[in-house]
Amino acid sequence: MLMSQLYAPTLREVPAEAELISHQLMLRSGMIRKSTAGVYTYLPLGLRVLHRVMDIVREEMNRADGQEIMLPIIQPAELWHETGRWEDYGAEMFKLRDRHERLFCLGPTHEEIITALIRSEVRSYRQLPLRLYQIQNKYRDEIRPRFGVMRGREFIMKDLYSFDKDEEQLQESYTAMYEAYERIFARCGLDTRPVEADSGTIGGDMTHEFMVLAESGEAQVVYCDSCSYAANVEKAEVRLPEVEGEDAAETMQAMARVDTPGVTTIEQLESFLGSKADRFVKTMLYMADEKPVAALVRGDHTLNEVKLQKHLGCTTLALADSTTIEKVTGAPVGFAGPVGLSLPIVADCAVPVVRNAVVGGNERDLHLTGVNFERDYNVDTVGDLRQAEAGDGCPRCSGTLVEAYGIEVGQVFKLGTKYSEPLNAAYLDESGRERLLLMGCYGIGVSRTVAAIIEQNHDEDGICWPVSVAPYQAVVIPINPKDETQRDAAEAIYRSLSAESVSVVLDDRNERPGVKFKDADLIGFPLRIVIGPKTLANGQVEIGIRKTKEKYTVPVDDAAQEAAKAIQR
RNA sequence: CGGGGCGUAGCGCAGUUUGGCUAGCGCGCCUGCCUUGGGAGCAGGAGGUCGGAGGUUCAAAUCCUCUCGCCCCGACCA
Repeated sequence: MLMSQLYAPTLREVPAEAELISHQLMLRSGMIRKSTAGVYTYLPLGLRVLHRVMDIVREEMNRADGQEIMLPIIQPAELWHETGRWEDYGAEMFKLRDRHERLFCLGPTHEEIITALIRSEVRSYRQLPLRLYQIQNKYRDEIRPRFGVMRGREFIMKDLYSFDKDEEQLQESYTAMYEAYERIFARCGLDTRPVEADSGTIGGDMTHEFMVLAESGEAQVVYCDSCSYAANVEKAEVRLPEVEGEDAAETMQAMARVDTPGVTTIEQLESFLGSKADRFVKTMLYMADEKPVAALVRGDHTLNEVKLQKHLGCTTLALADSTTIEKVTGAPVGFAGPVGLSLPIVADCAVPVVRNAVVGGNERDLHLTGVNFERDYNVDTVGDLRQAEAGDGCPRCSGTLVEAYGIEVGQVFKLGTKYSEPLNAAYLDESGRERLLLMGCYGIGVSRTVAAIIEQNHDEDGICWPVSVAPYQAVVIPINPKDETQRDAAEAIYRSLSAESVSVVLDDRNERPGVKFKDADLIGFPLRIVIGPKTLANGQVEIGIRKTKEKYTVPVDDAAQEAAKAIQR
């Protein structure tokens, strides 16, 4: 490819709309352009990278016995009514009507449509296991699309669905996918970490998310500093603390009322009373399936709503509004406490052991001190309700949890019968008995993966593509294309590289060297071959490695061969 | 959906408060000269429904009303 012909409109300045480095670089290097919020056009460079990632995904899916298909984007509403997700997905779905007023949606995911396909085609255990996948556009009307292709409303996803006859076979599928994912992300040059996760609206009992650890990640994860435990904070368990000796030994004080005018937050309370938040008990009022419930966590802890919802076994959970709070506690927001509260109370494990706690007094401007579990208040149930955080004990070993942010690039789910049951997808087993198919689904955000690769592979000058996904592996730059010797040498090297199946761009533009170097760095060609007067005088050309900034010279005649060798490494 | 901000040339912005001549600047783009190891220089040039609609006024980028879009924070989410 000639640079003069390549449609890669690079930008010198950072577009105002882009905040994330990957978004800025994708726009600046001419990979993408925005069409409308959360919807992007891929220009040649962007599309080439997408294809490289897709190629890797395909290879690994095929290797794991996946068979590629293509499911429709437009899906009939009826199917979604059958699983109840027409409502559950709600405003998140792009919905449309045809001329006969029939309702459709643009597929946000494809469990329904594939299960509907399979239920009429798969009849026997002999046809199992079956693993089908596609690489397809998905549509989700995100509340707030942002970060370029990282969170778009139209995005590309690889989704594989597994159909198995029993739990053992499902586990094999799950493991095969898990391992395929590790290979895919490694081949993409990504440092990922699988973490245990909550299954959210997709449902199912076991799931891992594959996280690219990055400052810009939207998901918070914790991982152990000494074993392999890692989990999304929504899911992360907390090792129960041993009853702290000094706390338990402390003598119980008498409960006392303290006037705390206008003190409604933990921070204010800390400075007002001059004591630490770990001596406080926070009382949060929730509406669980429309009924009020109080949840207690220690002052310095954060309540985890996912855990609370599971603990309560409710289907809806939301913080109570201020009117409700005043009605059930008798005090404005900020003064709720467990003492004398007559509604269901659940407490995090760390709460009962707090001696002489400070709690809200259920009266305006009042808190109570010296409050003790059982003597002064009681709870209905105790459980793990709080968010894990850095410094907590690992639930699997004696290590300590560390916090990090991650970009979720993939997720594997065991779905079980969540979709085969409502959609009635069954097969006949060895004994002729009808049984429900066990399903799994396994997604990779392909477009998001491209952005994640940039997040992990860039420097102040631009992108540093791993060779495996680079839009072109090398660029050949003659310093002065008007110099015949340089031009001829450059063209010869360019042709030899092409002949050796190295994807290469020849920067034949009549630009000054600085411009070409800047563009090459920005676009991120892994390898750069510079033909200039300095080295050519000695019959040499320069090979430069984008990522390491390493440079060395080789004889002109060996250039293509040496470059190809460098790309192999 | 709540809060905040922004729409002026391909990109980045000034001008709007206090209405006034032909709407500016930098980068990019085109032509020529010149230059060629890190976004050079000189000269000339093209490019604008000032997001849209309506209104006020002798006069609107500027004031008023409505509307569309985009960005950020929050709630939500793979």
